[in-house]
Amino acid sequence: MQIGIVAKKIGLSVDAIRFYERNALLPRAARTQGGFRRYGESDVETLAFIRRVQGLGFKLSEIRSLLKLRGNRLQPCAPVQRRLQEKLVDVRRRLADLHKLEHELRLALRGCNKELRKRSAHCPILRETNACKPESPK
Amino acid sequence: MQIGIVAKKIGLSVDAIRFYERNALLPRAARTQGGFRRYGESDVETLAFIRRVQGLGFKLSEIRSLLKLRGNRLQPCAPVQRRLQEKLVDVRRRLADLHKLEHELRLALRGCNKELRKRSAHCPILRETNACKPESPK
DNA sequence: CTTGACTCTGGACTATACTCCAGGGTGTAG
DNA sequence: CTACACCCTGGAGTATAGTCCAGAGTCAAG
Repeated sequence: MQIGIVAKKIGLSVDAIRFYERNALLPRAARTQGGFRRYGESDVETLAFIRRVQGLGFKLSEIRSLLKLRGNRLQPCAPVQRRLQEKLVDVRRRLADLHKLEHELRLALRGCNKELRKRSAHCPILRETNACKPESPK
Repeated sequence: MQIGIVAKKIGLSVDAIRFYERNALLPRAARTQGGFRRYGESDVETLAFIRRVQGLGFKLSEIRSLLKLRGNRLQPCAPVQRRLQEKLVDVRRRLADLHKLEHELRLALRGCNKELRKRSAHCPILRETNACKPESPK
């Protein structure tokens, strides 16, 4: 298979695949006489794996390390599990942050609504006074 | 006030303040004979405003546009409200994405736990079969 | 006048995950 | 043999929000 076929098959761009090779996510592909990359099923599987764990929120540097585990004959589950757990913790932290942000935004909007009902021109967000401010610096 | 004092006052780096000036978030500061920036209270307020809305999830390009509204004599609330609402929509979308991700991660972990209970060496994530895959490409 | 802390400018660098490009070569159908 | 689609490499560019640097100048105290 040449690169364009593989790209279509797994829904990546040709450039992305070459990028993965340059960045050691894929081994250097075999070449034809003329220098064209040739791929087999195992490459397609590796690319599918990359997409899968990328969908789980892993970045390429992390995926590189997962790929090493995958290369082992006895693909041990424990280190993968550890990474998944860390990722989950990370995702939950981000969720908490976003929830807090959502709360702040709702508070800010409430401030605006009040002003609008008063037909006031003073937007509480724009005002110099510390409207809608979550933390107060001394 | 010179830049270091202001920086300390609002908890930004000197470099960040200069960066804001270069990028039109702050007006070009007045200078001493020797070229040192001089700041007044209104600059401090502007910087506090920047921090405030940055805390609400706005990026600098958006903050630039908010600062223009703030420059108006009649600081109209409606456009600010619109921006807050858009931001809220955006945050909620990101929350939904993260929730989905959290779910996927929990599923993947469950798969690992099963394997571990079986004392199996085959990690379902590492396996070529499409374990834990959310969408199936044709 | 010297010292030390502070500041100036312009530009390079960081991380992330690619995309886009020019200028050239390859593969294959007809 | 000629098209034409496809591929190659190396390098630059994208967005974000700054940080860090060298080399030089300034300010205030003593």
